[in-house]
This record gives sequence, structure tokens and C-alpha cells, in this order.
Amino acid sequence: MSNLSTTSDDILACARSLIVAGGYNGFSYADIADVVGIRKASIHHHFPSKVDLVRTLVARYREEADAGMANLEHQVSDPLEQLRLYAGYWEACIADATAPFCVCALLASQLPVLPEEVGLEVRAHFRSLSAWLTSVLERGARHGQLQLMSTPRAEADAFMATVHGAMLSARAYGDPKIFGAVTGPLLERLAPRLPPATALALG
Amino acid sequence: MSNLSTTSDDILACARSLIVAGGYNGFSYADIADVVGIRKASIHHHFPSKVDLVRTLVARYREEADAGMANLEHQVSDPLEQLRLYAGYWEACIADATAPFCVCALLASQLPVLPEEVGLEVRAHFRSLSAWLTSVLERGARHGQLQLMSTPRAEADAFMATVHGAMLSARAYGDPKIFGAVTGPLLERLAPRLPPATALALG
DNA sequence: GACAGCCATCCTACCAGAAGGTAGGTAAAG
DNA sequence: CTTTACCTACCTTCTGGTAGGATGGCTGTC
Repeated sequence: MSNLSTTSDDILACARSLIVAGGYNGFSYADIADVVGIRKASIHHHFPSKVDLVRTLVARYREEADAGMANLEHQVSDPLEQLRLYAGYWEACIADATAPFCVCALLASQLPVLPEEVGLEVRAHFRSLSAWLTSVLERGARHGQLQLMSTPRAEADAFMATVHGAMLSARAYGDPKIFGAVTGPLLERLAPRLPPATALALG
Repeated sequence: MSNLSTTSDDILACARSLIVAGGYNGFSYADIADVVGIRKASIHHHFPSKVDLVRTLVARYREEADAGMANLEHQVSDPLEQLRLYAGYWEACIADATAPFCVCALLASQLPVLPEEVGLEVRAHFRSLSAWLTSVLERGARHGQLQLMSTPRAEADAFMATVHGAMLSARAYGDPKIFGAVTGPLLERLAPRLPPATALALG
């Protein structure tokens, strides 16, 4: 395991955190150069153009996200627990401020001004995240581990939207706790109502 | 009532649509000049700096939003209907693509790179929107017109987050229908589960 | 009504710095 | 002797912003 913390990795990591802060037009090669400790021109050696850099960055982000979903998929069997861990991952990221926003969610908000190649990657992430959530919800509903109120697909899109909106609110309020406050009840609502007494009391 | 469609109004309107498309760093004075049909320098006559322009723009947006909430508040009495109309407003905006995103939601995503003065206005919008939603939900719950699963405040933040996330998904999918698909069930869930007899009696 | 003054609007022309990017060189490693 | 990684130096275009002048409508005053 040689520490291949290559310069290009440093550039990507730096660019990622800059994008998370301000989006595609919110950073420049000069910003990266300052942080990484390299000259502007050297970045062009690794990534000829800004589009190359961001496309690579989003592609890698997607790989990580896909790997994360796959990991959840064969480490955890309970669908509700999978969703809890997914939300918990973001809750932790937001709490320690390491990466308090999904790269693709942020870029998606600027889709109209994004280079096409980047936009395609961003949209692809939404599709694969939605597809995974749909499969989790579908399985959970089929086995009675989750309680859905509409189709798995519709619930998945609602779940994703709420998670993204919760990131936004946490940022707007400047309060990481908001994320958990919004996603907590979202997960609760999906849990099957086991205790009959409580369920009846709600009627 | 002379039609005071002043140049400064045109500038603000143009800047708003550009911000909705790409955020604070997604447009320049030159872009506005091209659209409005004026020279770059003339914009500085109306708005000395970009911060002035965007601060004014967001302040006006907030006024309109506040007016919209106040209007809903004394035109419609049923809380659920108020929420439906609120969501419906955005559904229409997204469908006809006139303003397919909330200015403040988009700017909030870039809060870390926003000039402080603009950031303050953006945060203020989140607070007043959340406060209004909270009051609607609280009243609805008190009068049995809405069915909440947690505190009005928590439900309000969840509602707001889901609406914002739905805007994002609609943009990411490039499909306006997604917004309604996400917010529809959200509203349904808040409607009280009335026994058929009662429902008919109310009809 | 004539005339001066004023001020809002918009203009041309310009600026400094930042943007993304290129050319061509050096040093080291294989 | 080529490749990789980095450099200095430079380019072009865009950026937000300024200086100062032309126009033209509104005043007040005689």
C-alpha cells in the first residue's frame, strides 16, 4: 500500500471541497494552486481543462457513491437500516463539516450553466441513487420491513429530495442538526408500526 | 398607474433569471447588458456593485414571497389548501419554466462563497418561510385539519426541505413532473384520514 | 415663454486583476 | 532518450468597476 497520494489526487480532493462550497463557477485553477502548493500551469498537466478536471472529479465521486451503495447492500440486509446508514453517513459529513454537501446535488442546482459533459455525469448520479433507493424500498415493502404509502419509485424520489433539501436547510440555517431533524422523522415514517397500542392511539 | 417598467426593474428581472439558472457566479454584468440592451457601465449607474444588485434582488424577492404568504393567509383559510396552493405555485413555475427554482434556495447552496450581505438576506428568507409553514401546520393541527407526526416546526422544516429537494430533482431529471410527483404525496400525508361519512359530510 | 441650472440616464473609453489556457524549458527517473 | 512532473513566462478574454462626457427632461427665475 504505497501512499500514492499523488498530486492529481490532491488536486481532485481540493477541487471537490471547493465545488462543495461554491459550485462550478465558485473556484478557479488559482484557488487550487494555492491550496495544493503547486503552480497554476501544473494543474493543466494533470487536467488539461477545467471540464476535464470536474468531469473526472464527478466520475470518481460517482464511483465512490456506487461503491458505498454496493457496500451497504452486502454488509447490511435490513432495508431500513440501509437507509439509516445512508442518512447517517451524510449526517456525519455535515456534522464534522468535512463535506457538508453532495457534489452532484450542488452541481445539479447549476445544471443550466454546466458544461454538457459534466451535466451528464451529474444526471447519471441522480439516476443511480434513485435506482438504488427504489430497490431498497421495494425490497423493504415486499418483505414487510418498510411501510410505503406509494410506489417504491415515488417514495425513493421523495426520500432523495428530502435528503437533498435537508442538506440545503442545514447550510442555510448554519446548523448541522437540522439535517438529522429532517431525516429522522423521514426514516421513522418508513418503519413498520409494530407496537399496536401506539398505532391505535394515533387513530 | 404609469407602466414604470424601468430599466432597473428590467435589470433585476434579468439578473433574477440568470441567478436561477446558475447562481451568484453564474452571470456577469455583460450578460445582463446583452439581454437588457444596455451598456455594462449603465448597470453600475443603477446598481453600483454586483453585491448591491443581488442584495436588492433578493430583498425584493423576499418582499414578493412574504406578500405571497400574506395573500394566501387571508385569501384561503384551510391550512391544507394553503399548502396545496404554495406547492402548486412552484409546480406551475417549474412547468412553464419561467422561474424553475427558488432564488434563495439556489443561493443558499452557495452560501459559503456568497458575499455576507447577500447571505444574510438568503438566510432570512429561510427563516420567514419556515416560520410561515410552521404557523400553517400548527393551526392545521390545532383545528384537526392537518395530521402531523411531529412538532409543527419539525414538519415545516421537513416540508420545506422536500419542496426544495423536489425542485432540484426536477432540474436534475430535466422533468417538471417530478416536482408534483414528490410534493403530491407529501401533501396527501398531511391530510387527515377522515372516516368516509365525515368526508362526505364535509364535501 | 426664455433661459439657465440641475440631475438622472446612458454612453464611450478605459483599467486592473482574475479567468482558463499555452509555449517552452528544466530536472529527475526509468 | 523518452516520459513524467513541474516550472516561468506569457496570452487572451472576461470580470467588476471607474472617469468623464452627451443627452434630455425637469425645475426655478426673470
